[in-house]
Amino acid sequence: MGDKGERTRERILDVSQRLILQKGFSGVAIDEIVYEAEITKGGFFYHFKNRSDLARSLMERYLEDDDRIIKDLRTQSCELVDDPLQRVLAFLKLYADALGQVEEVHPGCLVASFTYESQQFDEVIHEQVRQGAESWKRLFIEHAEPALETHECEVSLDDLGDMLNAILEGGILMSRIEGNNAILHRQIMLFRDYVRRVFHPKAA
Amino acid sequence: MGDKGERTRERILDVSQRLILQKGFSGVAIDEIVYEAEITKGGFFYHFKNRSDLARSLMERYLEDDDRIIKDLRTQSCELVDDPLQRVLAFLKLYADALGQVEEVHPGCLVASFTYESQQFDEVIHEQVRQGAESWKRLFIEHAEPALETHECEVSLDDLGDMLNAILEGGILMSRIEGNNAILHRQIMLFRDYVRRVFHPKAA
DNA sequence: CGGGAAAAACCAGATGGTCGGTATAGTTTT
DNA sequence: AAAACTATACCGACCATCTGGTTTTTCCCG
Repeated sequence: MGDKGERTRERILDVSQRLILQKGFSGVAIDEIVYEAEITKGGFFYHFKNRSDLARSLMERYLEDDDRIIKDLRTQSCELVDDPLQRVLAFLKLYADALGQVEEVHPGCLVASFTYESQQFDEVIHEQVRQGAESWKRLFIEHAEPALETHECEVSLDDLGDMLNAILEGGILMSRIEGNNAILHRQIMLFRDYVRRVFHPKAA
Repeated sequence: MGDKGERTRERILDVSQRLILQKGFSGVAIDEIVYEAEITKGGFFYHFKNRSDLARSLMERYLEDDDRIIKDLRTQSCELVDDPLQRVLAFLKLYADALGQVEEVHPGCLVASFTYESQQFDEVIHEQVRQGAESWKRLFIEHAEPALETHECEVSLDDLGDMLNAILEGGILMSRIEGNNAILHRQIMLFRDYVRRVFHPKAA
Protein backbone atom coordinates (compact mmCIF):
# COMPACT_ATOMS: atom_id res chain seq x y z
CA MET A 1 0.00 0.00 0.00
CA GLY A 2 1.31 3.40 -0.95
CA ASP A 3 0.50 5.03 2.33
CA LYS A 4 3.97 5.60 3.70
CA GLY A 5 3.85 9.17 2.50
CA GLU A 6 0.39 9.55 3.97
CA ARG A 7 1.56 8.26 7.33
CA THR A 8 4.45 10.73 7.40
CA ARG A 9 2.11 13.53 6.43
CA GLU A 10 -0.27 12.61 9.24
CA ARG A 11 2.63 12.50 11.69
CA ILE A 12 3.68 15.99 10.63
CA LEU A 13 0.11 17.21 11.10
CA ASP A 14 -0.16 15.55 14.52
CA VAL A 15 3.07 17.08 15.76
CA SER A 16 2.24 20.49 14.28
CA GLN A 17 -1.19 20.60 15.85
CA ARG A 18 0.12 19.68 19.27
CA LEU A 19 2.86 22.31 19.13
CA ILE A 20 0.63 25.03 17.68
CA LEU A 21 -1.99 24.59 20.40
CA GLN A 22 0.74 25.06 22.99
CA LYS A 23 2.74 27.88 21.42
CA GLY A 24 0.61 29.47 18.73
CA PHE A 25 1.14 29.18 14.99
CA SER A 26 3.82 31.87 14.76
CA GLY A 27 5.51 30.44 17.81
CA VAL A 28 6.29 27.13 16.15
CA ALA A 29 9.30 26.90 13.84
CA ILE A 30 9.34 24.38 11.05
CA ASP A 31 12.69 23.20 12.44
CA GLU A 32 10.85 22.22 15.59
CA ILE A 33 8.14 20.32 13.76
CA VAL A 34 10.79 18.61 11.67
CA TYR A 35 12.72 17.59 14.78
CA GLU A 36 9.69 16.26 16.66
CA ALA A 37 8.33 14.42 13.64
CA GLU A 38 11.78 12.88 13.06
CA ILE A 39 12.10 13.95 9.46
CA THR A 40 14.21 16.53 7.66
CA LYS A 41 13.35 19.93 6.34
CA GLY A 42 13.31 18.64 2.80
CA GLY A 43 10.84 16.00 3.87
CA PHE A 44 8.56 18.62 5.31
CA PHE A 45 8.55 20.72 2.16
CA TYR A 46 7.87 17.64 0.10
CA HIS A 47 4.52 17.32 1.87
CA PHE A 48 3.64 21.00 2.27
CA LYS A 49 4.30 23.85 -0.12
CA ASN A 50 4.95 26.30 2.71
CA ARG A 51 3.72 27.41 6.12
CA SER A 52 0.35 28.57 4.82
CA ASP A 53 -0.23 25.22 3.18
CA LEU A 54 0.42 23.52 6.50
CA ALA A 55 -2.08 25.80 8.22
CA ARG A 56 -4.74 25.15 5.61
CA SER A 57 -4.20 21.38 5.72
CA LEU A 58 -4.29 21.37 9.51
CA MET A 59 -7.56 23.26 9.66
CA GLU A 60 -9.09 21.09 6.96
CA ARG A 61 -8.26 17.90 8.83
CA TYR A 62 -9.33 19.38 12.16
CA LEU A 63 -12.77 20.38 10.89
CA GLU A 64 -13.31 17.03 9.19
CA ASP A 65 -12.41 15.11 12.34
CA ASP A 66 -14.62 17.32 14.48
CA ASP A 67 -17.53 17.00 12.13
CA ARG A 68 -17.27 13.22 12.22
CA ILE A 69 -17.12 13.13 16.03
CA ILE A 70 -20.20 15.34 16.42
CA LYS A 71 -22.16 13.33 13.88
CA ASP A 72 -21.22 10.12 15.68
CA LEU A 73 -22.49 11.47 18.98
CA ARG A 74 -25.67 12.65 17.29
CA THR A 75 -26.23 9.18 15.88
CA GLN A 76 -25.56 7.62 19.27
CA SER A 77 -28.06 9.94 20.94
CA CYS A 78 -30.70 8.93 18.38
CA GLU A 79 -30.12 5.27 19.18
CA LEU A 80 -30.46 5.91 22.91
CA VAL A 81 -33.83 7.66 23.01
CA ASP A 82 -36.76 8.48 20.76
CA ASP A 83 -38.13 11.80 21.94
CA PRO A 84 -36.56 14.66 19.96
CA LEU A 85 -35.86 16.85 22.98
CA GLN A 86 -34.45 13.93 24.96
CA ARG A 87 -32.16 13.23 22.02
CA VAL A 88 -30.74 16.74 22.24
CA LEU A 89 -30.22 16.36 25.97
CA ALA A 90 -28.64 12.94 25.50
CA PHE A 91 -26.39 14.35 22.80
CA LEU A 92 -25.18 17.12 25.11
CA LYS A 93 -24.49 14.62 27.88
CA LEU A 94 -22.48 12.45 25.49
CA TYR A 95 -20.63 15.53 24.28
CA ALA A 96 -19.84 16.65 27.81
CA ASP A 97 -18.56 13.20 28.69
CA ALA A 98 -16.50 12.90 25.54
CA LEU A 99 -14.79 16.26 26.01
CA GLY A 100 -14.70 16.59 29.74
CA GLN A 101 -14.29 13.22 31.32
CA VAL A 102 -10.74 12.54 30.25
CA GLU A 103 -7.90 12.78 32.70
CA GLU A 104 -5.78 15.30 30.83
CA VAL A 105 -6.82 18.84 30.09
CA HIS A 106 -8.27 19.60 26.67
CA PRO A 107 -5.42 20.39 24.25
CA GLY A 108 -7.26 23.37 22.80
CA CYS A 109 -9.23 24.22 19.69
CA LEU A 110 -7.49 25.08 16.44
CA VAL A 111 -10.31 27.41 15.44
CA ALA A 112 -9.76 29.50 18.57
CA SER A 113 -5.98 29.39 18.17
CA PHE A 114 -6.11 30.62 14.58
CA THR A 115 -8.68 33.29 15.41
CA TYR A 116 -6.36 34.80 17.98
CA GLU A 117 -3.69 35.05 15.27
CA SER A 118 -6.09 35.82 12.46
CA GLN A 119 -3.93 38.44 10.81
CA GLN A 120 -1.25 35.82 10.14
CA PHE A 121 -3.52 33.90 7.80
CA ASP A 122 -4.99 34.40 4.35
CA GLU A 123 -8.64 34.66 3.39
CA VAL A 124 -8.85 30.94 2.61
CA ILE A 125 -8.22 30.07 6.25
CA HIS A 126 -10.56 32.79 7.53
CA GLU A 127 -13.27 31.19 5.41
CA GLN A 128 -12.41 27.72 6.76
CA VAL A 129 -12.75 29.04 10.30
CA ARG A 130 -16.10 30.71 9.57
CA GLN A 131 -17.45 27.61 7.86
CA GLY A 132 -16.29 25.46 10.76
CA ALA A 133 -18.07 27.53 13.39
CA GLU A 134 -21.18 27.73 11.24
CA SER A 135 -21.11 24.00 10.63
CA TRP A 136 -21.02 23.18 14.37
CA LYS A 137 -23.90 25.55 14.95
CA ARG A 138 -25.95 24.06 12.13
CA LEU A 139 -25.36 20.51 13.37
CA PHE A 140 -26.86 21.49 16.71
CA ILE A 141 -29.77 23.38 15.20
CA GLU A 142 -30.65 20.50 12.89
CA HIS A 143 -30.53 18.10 15.79
CA ALA A 144 -32.72 20.34 17.94
CA GLU A 145 -35.25 21.32 15.26
CA PRO A 146 -37.44 18.18 15.55
CA ALA A 147 -38.04 19.07 19.18
CA LEU A 148 -39.98 22.15 18.03
CA GLU A 149 -42.74 19.83 16.78
CA THR A 150 -43.65 18.79 20.28
CA HIS A 151 -42.19 21.65 22.31
CA GLU A 152 -42.13 25.42 22.43
CA CYS A 153 -38.73 27.02 22.83
CA GLU A 154 -38.38 30.40 24.52
CA VAL A 155 -35.07 31.10 22.82
CA SER A 156 -34.19 30.96 19.13
CA LEU A 157 -32.22 27.87 18.09
CA ASP A 158 -29.82 30.21 16.37
CA ASP A 159 -28.92 31.81 19.70
CA LEU A 160 -28.67 28.40 21.36
CA GLY A 161 -26.30 27.24 18.63
CA ASP A 162 -24.08 30.25 19.20
CA MET A 163 -24.30 29.64 22.92
CA LEU A 164 -23.09 26.05 22.56
CA ASN A 165 -20.14 27.22 20.48
CA ALA A 166 -19.34 29.94 23.00
CA ILE A 167 -19.62 27.60 25.97
CA LEU A 168 -17.41 25.05 24.25
CA GLU A 169 -14.70 27.52 23.33
CA GLY A 170 -14.93 29.37 26.61
CA GLY A 171 -15.06 26.12 28.57
CA ILE A 172 -11.96 24.81 26.84
CA LEU A 173 -10.17 28.05 27.64
CA MET A 174 -11.15 28.09 31.31
CA SER A 175 -10.19 24.43 31.64
CA ARG A 176 -6.77 25.15 30.22
CA ILE A 177 -6.25 28.14 32.50
CA GLU A 178 -7.21 26.20 35.62
CA GLY A 179 -5.58 22.99 34.41
CA ASN A 180 -8.84 21.26 35.28
CA ASN A 181 -10.89 19.62 32.60
CA ALA A 182 -13.87 19.17 34.89
CA ILE A 183 -14.81 22.80 34.20
CA LEU A 184 -15.43 22.03 30.54
CA HIS A 185 -17.62 19.08 31.45
CA ARG A 186 -19.67 21.07 33.91
CA GLN A 187 -20.10 24.02 31.56
CA ILE A 188 -21.56 21.83 28.83
CA MET A 189 -23.87 20.32 31.44
CA LEU A 190 -24.95 23.82 32.47
CA PHE A 191 -25.78 24.59 28.86
CA ARG A 192 -27.76 21.35 28.77
CA ASP A 193 -29.61 22.49 31.86
CA TYR A 194 -30.43 25.77 30.15
CA VAL A 195 -31.78 23.94 27.09
CA ARG A 196 -33.94 21.82 29.41
CA ARG A 197 -35.38 24.97 30.95
CA VAL A 198 -36.22 26.86 27.77
CA PHE A 199 -38.14 23.98 26.16
CA HIS A 200 -41.75 23.40 27.24
CA PRO A 201 -44.17 20.73 26.06
CA LYS A 202 -46.79 22.15 23.73
CA ALA A 203 -50.25 22.33 25.18
CA ALA A 204 -52.20 20.12 22.81
CA MET B 1 4.39 66.96 34.79
CA GLY B 2 7.12 64.44 34.33
CA ASP B 3 4.88 61.97 32.60
CA LYS B 4 6.33 62.08 29.11
CA GLY B 5 8.05 58.76 29.71
CA GLU B 6 4.82 57.36 31.08
CA ARG B 7 2.91 58.50 28.01
CA THR B 8 5.43 56.85 25.69
CA ARG B 9 5.27 53.67 27.74
CA GLU B 10 1.50 53.66 27.50
CA ARG B 11 1.69 54.21 23.76
CA ILE B 12 4.00 51.22 23.42
CA LEU B 13 1.59 49.12 25.48
CA ASP B 14 -1.39 50.29 23.40
CA VAL B 15 0.29 49.47 20.12
CA SER B 16 1.60 46.13 21.42
CA GLN B 17 -1.79 45.05 22.69
CA ARG B 18 -3.52 45.89 19.44
CA LEU B 19 -0.95 44.04 17.37
CA ILE B 20 -0.80 41.03 19.69
CA LEU B 21 -4.57 40.57 19.66
CA GLN B 22 -4.45 40.50 15.87
CA LYS B 23 -1.33 38.41 15.29
CA GLY B 24 -0.49 36.64 18.53
CA PHE B 25 2.43 37.42 20.79
CA SER B 26 5.01 35.47 18.80
CA GLY B 27 3.67 36.97 15.62
CA VAL B 28 4.61 40.51 16.59
CA ALA B 29 8.20 41.64 16.20
CA ILE B 30 9.62 44.37 18.38
CA ASP B 31 10.63 46.17 15.19
CA GLU B 32 6.96 46.35 14.28
CA ILE B 33 5.91 47.74 17.65
CA VAL B 34 8.72 50.28 17.43
CA TYR B 35 7.59 51.37 13.96
CA GLU B 36 3.91 51.70 14.89
CA ALA B 37 4.63 53.49 18.14
CA GLU B 38 6.93 55.89 16.28
CA ILE B 39 9.92 55.35 18.51
CA THR B 40 13.27 53.66 18.08
CA LYS B 41 14.51 50.32 19.29
CA GLY B 42 16.59 52.03 21.90
CA GLY B 43 13.49 53.77 23.13
CA PHE B 44 11.66 50.48 23.47
CA PHE B 45 14.42 48.85 25.49
CA TYR B 46 14.61 51.93 27.66
CA HIS B 47 11.08 51.14 28.87
CA PHE B 48 11.12 47.35 28.81
CA LYS B 49 13.92 44.96 29.73
CA ASN B 50 12.93 42.44 27.08
CA ARG B 51 9.97 40.69 25.44
CA SER B 52 8.95 38.92 28.62
CA ASP B 53 8.89 42.18 30.50
CA LEU B 54 6.58 43.63 27.87
CA ALA B 55 4.25 40.64 28.18
CA ARG B 56 4.13 40.91 31.96
CA SER B 57 3.50 44.65 31.88
CA LEU B 58 0.79 44.25 29.27
CA MET B 59 -1.06 41.61 31.26
CA GLU B 60 -0.73 43.61 34.44
CA ARG B 61 -2.25 46.70 32.88
CA TYR B 62 -4.94 44.68 31.13
CA LEU B 63 -6.11 43.02 34.34
CA GLU B 64 -6.11 46.30 36.25
CA ASP B 65 -8.19 48.03 33.57
CA ASP B 66 -10.61 45.14 33.40
CA ASP B 67 -10.99 45.02 37.14
CA ARG B 68 -11.80 48.72 37.25
CA ILE B 69 -14.40 48.44 34.48
CA ILE B 70 -16.19 45.53 36.17
CA LYS B 71 -16.19 47.27 39.53
CA ASP B 72 -17.61 50.41 37.93
CA LEU B 73 -20.46 48.44 36.38
CA ARG B 74 -21.10 46.73 39.69
CA THR B 75 -21.32 50.09 41.42
CA GLN B 76 -23.64 51.40 38.72
CA SER B 77 -25.93 48.39 39.09
CA CYS B 78 -26.11 49.01 42.84
CA GLU B 79 -27.18 52.58 42.24
CA LEU B 80 -29.89 51.51 39.81
CA VAL B 81 -31.76 48.99 41.95
CA ASP B 82 -31.93 47.72 45.52
CA ASP B 83 -32.89 44.07 45.31
CA PRO B 84 -29.74 41.90 45.31
CA LEU B 85 -30.88 39.64 42.46
CA GLN B 86 -32.05 42.60 40.39
CA ARG B 87 -28.62 44.10 40.91
CA VAL B 88 -26.97 41.06 39.39
CA LEU B 89 -29.34 41.16 36.43
CA ALA B 90 -28.78 44.89 36.00
CA PHE B 91 -25.04 44.35 36.18
CA LEU B 92 -25.20 41.74 33.42
CA LYS B 93 -27.30 44.01 31.25
CA LEU B 94 -24.80 46.84 31.72
CA TYR B 95 -21.96 44.45 30.96
CA ALA B 96 -23.66 43.19 27.81
CA ASP B 97 -24.27 46.74 26.64
CA ALA B 98 -20.74 47.86 27.42
CA LEU B 99 -19.13 44.98 25.54
CA GLY B 100 -21.63 44.29 22.84
CA GLN B 101 -23.31 47.46 21.78
CA VAL B 102 -20.37 49.09 20.09
CA GLU B 103 -20.13 49.25 16.32
CA GLU B 104 -16.78 47.55 15.92
CA VAL B 105 -16.06 43.98 16.82
CA HIS B 106 -14.41 43.25 20.17
CA PRO B 107 -10.61 43.41 19.76
CA GLY B 108 -10.10 40.24 21.79
CA CYS B 109 -9.01 39.26 25.27
CA LEU B 110 -5.36 39.18 26.25
CA VAL B 111 -5.99 36.36 28.72
CA ALA B 112 -7.31 34.15 25.92
CA SER B 113 -4.55 35.20 23.56
CA PHE B 114 -1.81 34.34 26.04
CA THR B 115 -3.47 31.08 27.01
CA TYR B 116 -3.36 29.90 23.41
CA GLU B 117 0.37 30.58 23.41
CA SER B 118 0.93 29.55 27.01
CA GLN B 119 4.16 27.70 26.39
CA GLN B 120 5.80 30.93 25.24
CA PHE B 121 5.48 32.49 28.67
CA ASP B 122 7.04 32.02 32.06
CA GLU B 123 5.35 31.00 35.30
CA VAL B 124 4.87 34.62 36.37
CA ILE B 125 2.52 35.24 33.45
CA HIS B 126 0.71 31.92 33.92
CA GLU B 127 0.00 33.03 37.46
CA GLN B 128 -1.21 36.45 36.28
CA VAL B 129 -3.61 34.73 33.88
CA ARG B 130 -4.93 32.39 36.58
CA GLN B 131 -5.37 35.24 39.04
CA GLY B 132 -7.15 37.28 36.38
CA ALA B 133 -9.69 34.59 35.59
CA GLU B 134 -10.22 33.87 39.27
CA SER B 135 -10.63 37.56 40.01
CA TRP B 136 -13.40 37.98 37.41
CA LYS B 137 -15.15 34.94 38.80
CA ARG B 138 -14.89 36.19 42.37
CA LEU B 139 -16.23 39.63 41.45
CA PHE B 140 -19.35 37.97 40.04
CA ILE B 141 -19.76 35.59 42.98
CA GLU B 142 -19.42 38.41 45.51
CA HIS B 143 -21.96 40.46 43.63
CA ALA B 144 -24.39 37.55 43.45
CA GLU B 145 -23.94 36.27 47.01
CA PRO B 146 -26.35 38.74 48.67
CA ALA B 147 -29.11 37.36 46.46
CA LEU B 148 -28.84 34.07 48.32
CA GLU B 149 -30.36 35.78 51.37
CA THR B 150 -33.69 36.20 49.68
CA HIS B 151 -33.47 33.58 46.94
CA GLU B 152 -32.61 29.93 46.44
CA CYS B 153 -30.24 29.16 43.59
CA GLU B 154 -30.38 25.81 41.83
CA VAL B 155 -26.80 26.10 40.60
CA SER B 156 -23.65 26.83 42.57
CA LEU B 157 -22.35 30.39 42.25
CA ASP B 158 -18.98 28.88 41.50
CA ASP B 159 -20.33 27.21 38.37
CA LEU B 160 -22.16 30.39 37.39
CA GLY B 161 -18.95 32.36 37.74
CA ASP B 162 -17.13 29.93 35.47
CA MET B 163 -20.04 30.10 33.07
CA LEU B 164 -19.86 33.88 32.85
CA ASN B 165 -16.15 33.68 32.10
CA ALA B 166 -16.74 30.98 29.49
CA ILE B 167 -19.59 32.88 27.84
CA LEU B 168 -17.51 36.03 27.75
CA GLU B 169 -14.45 34.39 26.24
CA GLY B 170 -16.49 32.22 23.91
CA GLY B 171 -18.73 35.12 22.96
CA ILE B 172 -15.75 37.32 22.12
CA LEU B 173 -14.34 34.54 19.97
CA MET B 174 -17.57 33.90 18.07
CA SER B 175 -18.05 37.62 17.54
CA ARG B 176 -14.59 37.90 16.06
CA ILE B 177 -15.12 34.91 13.79
CA GLU B 178 -18.43 36.22 12.48
CA GLY B 179 -17.27 39.84 12.48
CA ASN B 180 -20.47 40.64 14.35
CA ASN B 181 -20.34 42.00 17.85
CA ALA B 182 -24.07 41.47 18.39
CA ILE B 183 -23.33 37.81 19.16
CA LEU B 184 -21.36 38.78 22.25
CA HIS B 185 -24.16 41.02 23.46
CA ARG B 186 -26.78 38.36 22.97
CA GLN B 187 -24.71 35.64 24.63
CA ILE B 188 -24.27 37.68 27.79
CA MET B 189 -28.02 38.31 27.76
CA LEU B 190 -28.63 34.57 27.44
CA PHE B 191 -26.44 33.99 30.47
CA ARG B 192 -28.47 36.65 32.26
CA ASP B 193 -31.62 34.79 31.29
CA TYR B 194 -30.17 31.60 32.74
CA VAL B 195 -29.36 33.37 36.01
CA ARG B 196 -32.93 34.65 36.14
CA ARG B 197 -34.23 31.10 35.74
CA VAL B 198 -32.10 29.41 38.39
CA PHE B 199 -32.92 31.88 41.14
CA HIS B 200 -36.23 31.46 43.01
CA PRO B 201 -37.66 33.61 45.80
CA LYS B 202 -37.39 31.86 49.13
CA ALA B 203 -40.70 30.73 50.56
CA ALA B 204 -40.85 32.68 53.81
C1' DC C 1 7.73 -14.36 -9.98
C1' DG C 2 11.69 -11.38 -10.32
C1' DG C 3 14.27 -7.52 -11.96
C1' DG C 4 14.49 -2.92 -13.19
C1' DA C 5 12.84 1.63 -14.48
C1' DA C 6 10.00 5.23 -12.95
C1' DA C 7 7.93 7.64 -9.47
C1' DA C 8 7.40 8.81 -4.74
C1' DA C 9 9.47 9.88 -0.47
C1' DC C 10 12.96 11.81 1.80
C1' DC C 11 17.86 13.74 3.09
C1' DA C 12 21.80 17.16 3.47
C1' DG C 13 23.19 21.42 3.09
C1' DA C 14 23.35 26.19 1.46
C1' DT C 15 21.22 30.79 1.08
C1' DG C 16 19.42 35.03 2.13
C1' DG C 17 16.76 37.03 5.30
C1' DT C 18 14.74 38.35 9.93
C1' DC C 19 14.68 38.98 14.77
C1' DG C 20 15.88 39.82 19.67
C1' DG C 21 18.98 41.92 22.07
C1' DT C 22 23.23 44.75 23.05
C1' DA C 23 26.23 48.53 22.70
C1' DT C 24 27.72 53.17 22.07
C1' DA C 25 27.62 57.83 21.58
C1' DG C 26 25.09 61.65 21.13
C1' DT C 27 20.65 64.76 21.52
C1' DT C 28 16.47 66.61 23.27
C1' DT C 29 13.20 67.27 26.92
C1' DT C 30 11.93 68.00 31.67
C1' DA D 1 21.53 67.37 36.01
C1' DA D 2 18.62 63.70 35.26
C1' DA D 3 15.27 61.49 32.30
C1' DA D 4 13.94 60.28 27.94
C1' DC D 5 15.01 59.41 24.17
C1' DT D 6 17.55 59.07 18.81
C1' DA D 7 20.70 57.08 15.43
C1' DT D 8 23.22 53.46 14.06
C1' DA D 9 25.73 49.49 13.95
C1' DC D 10 26.34 44.89 15.17
C1' DC D 11 25.92 39.92 16.51
C1' DG D 12 24.47 35.28 16.90
C1' DA D 13 20.58 32.64 16.56
C1' DC D 14 16.98 31.35 14.04
C1' DC D 15 14.09 30.64 10.08
C1' DA D 16 11.61 29.70 5.50
C1' DT D 17 12.70 28.16 1.32
C1' DC D 18 15.32 26.07 -2.56
C1' DT D 19 18.47 22.93 -4.96
C1' DG D 20 20.22 18.79 -6.02
C1' DG D 21 21.05 14.35 -4.72
C1' DT D 22 19.70 9.70 -2.41
C1' DT D 23 16.83 6.14 -0.80
C1' DT D 24 12.60 3.65 -0.87
C1' DT D 25 8.45 1.99 -2.94
C1' DT D 26 5.56 0.83 -6.79
C1' DC D 27 4.50 -1.58 -10.59
C1' DC D 28 5.04 -3.23 -15.14
C1' DC D 29 7.41 -6.20 -18.44
C1' DG D 30 9.38 -10.37 -19.43
